[in-house]
Amino acid sequence: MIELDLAGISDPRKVDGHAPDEVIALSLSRAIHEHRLPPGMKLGEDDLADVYGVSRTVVRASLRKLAHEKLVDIRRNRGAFVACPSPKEAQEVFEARELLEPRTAKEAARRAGPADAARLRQHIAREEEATRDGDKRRALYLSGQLHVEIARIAAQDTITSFIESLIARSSLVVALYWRRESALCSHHAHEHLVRAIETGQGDKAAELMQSHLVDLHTSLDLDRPTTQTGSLKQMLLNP
Amino acid sequence: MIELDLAGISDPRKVDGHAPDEVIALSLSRAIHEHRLPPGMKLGEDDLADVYGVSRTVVRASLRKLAHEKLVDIRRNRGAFVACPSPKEAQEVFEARELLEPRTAKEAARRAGPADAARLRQHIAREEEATRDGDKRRALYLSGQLHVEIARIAAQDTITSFIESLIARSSLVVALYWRRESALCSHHAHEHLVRAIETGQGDKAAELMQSHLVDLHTSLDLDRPTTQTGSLKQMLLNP
DNA sequence: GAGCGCAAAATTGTACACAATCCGAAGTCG
DNA sequence: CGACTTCGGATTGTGTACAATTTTGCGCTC
Repeated sequence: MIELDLAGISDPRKVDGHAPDEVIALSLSRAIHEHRLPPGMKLGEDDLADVYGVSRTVVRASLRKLAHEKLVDIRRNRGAFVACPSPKEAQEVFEARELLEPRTAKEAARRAGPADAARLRQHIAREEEATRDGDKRRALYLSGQLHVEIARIAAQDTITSFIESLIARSSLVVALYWRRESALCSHHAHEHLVRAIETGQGDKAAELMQSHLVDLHTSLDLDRPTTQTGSLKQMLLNP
Repeated sequence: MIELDLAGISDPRKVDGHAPDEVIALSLSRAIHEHRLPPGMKLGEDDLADVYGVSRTVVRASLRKLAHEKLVDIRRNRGAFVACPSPKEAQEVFEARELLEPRTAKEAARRAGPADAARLRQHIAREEEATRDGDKRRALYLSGQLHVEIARIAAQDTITSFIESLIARSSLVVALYWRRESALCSHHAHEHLVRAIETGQGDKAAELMQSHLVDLHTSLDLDRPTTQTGSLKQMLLNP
């Protein structure tokens, strides 16, 4: 049986307005974000169906959704696995982020109102709280979500959804290629970034975002996966 | 029964290497590209299951895939419809393209080898042929695919898949908002663009791509949908 | 004749059963 | 002793039956 924190979801069939497969996909997506499900982990349909108390039909729909977001890799007749982005893919994900996010940050700075600033501040506060509590998983999740919030402020839904997808995948990249010795998640970077956005300094926000992403990017070691891939087999086959 | 050209697909269950739901999604996607399925068209599960000779299970998987690509809109308990991008969405799609494609064209120019140039040339030839034959649907499809081919040469899979998605959606935008009176699909633009790419003039390629996209963008009339939406109801509700 | 309400038909959502495929463990042969 | 084959269990792929929901059509009332 897979160990999953269901985040309080007792019956995925009865969540307001959302289809059960969406609820399950979100739950899995979050588990992947938070590194509770490591890259390579097998996601057996029967197991998930048991965990969430639905039939395989629904689970399959969720897995396909996640596969389309490239968080999950579905191999025909073999099943679904948490994706293991290749070094090339990891590289591309960050390149794409460096292309999209600075411009989005700039636009966010242009549009941000007091309510937006407040939400960003609250986000940062929660991030710090999680770090203070030593809840690395939550901190990791929130640190990604801040980027999503910034994109949302820019109110470009299409690009925002690209960014959401890239950030989700970044979390897999971090799981695989993050260099421990490098600097910790740069809270100060987020702090400065948010300040630029709430004071409407678009160009500065773009610059900060760019350098923040480059920081992240360069603190990856794309040659050596750090974490084992979760599958016992793969762990043993990669000496 | 829905009228569909299945493009020679007799049995979607037996196509090499590809899962049947992918084959069906591709077939539908192409039908949407070519404006054989207009925006708003209802895509009944039973109808499609009949057409393709598979069960609803498979059809549902295809529709969900297309929904994730925003080519299809699935409304809970109501069914799937060919998407009707809003003016805002249409605007965003082109803005995103203007952000991604010029840079991609530049990279394509940097990387393009003789084989790539040949493929682009062949593509243009087919496009011209379709135009000559008066096969507007095919010409439309090919004209989008040229952009995809260019993105592929840049060999950035992640961004390429974003562009593919945007181009598919563009075809819906064109179906809804294209102004007849404006210039025809600019073959010369494609011609010049390809020339810049095959001669390795990256900056020129980026510039040409940019202006080509702006051309397309400005020849839309986002205030008045031109084509009827396919659904009788919507046709009558939008006077 | 217009509007409301209920019931039947049609359509989607979910569960389950069976078929197809893959993986692994024996067993066999060179 | 190692490599190949075969068979059994497990897992995924697909079809179908049933439940839930929406839509449609009829009849009733006002």
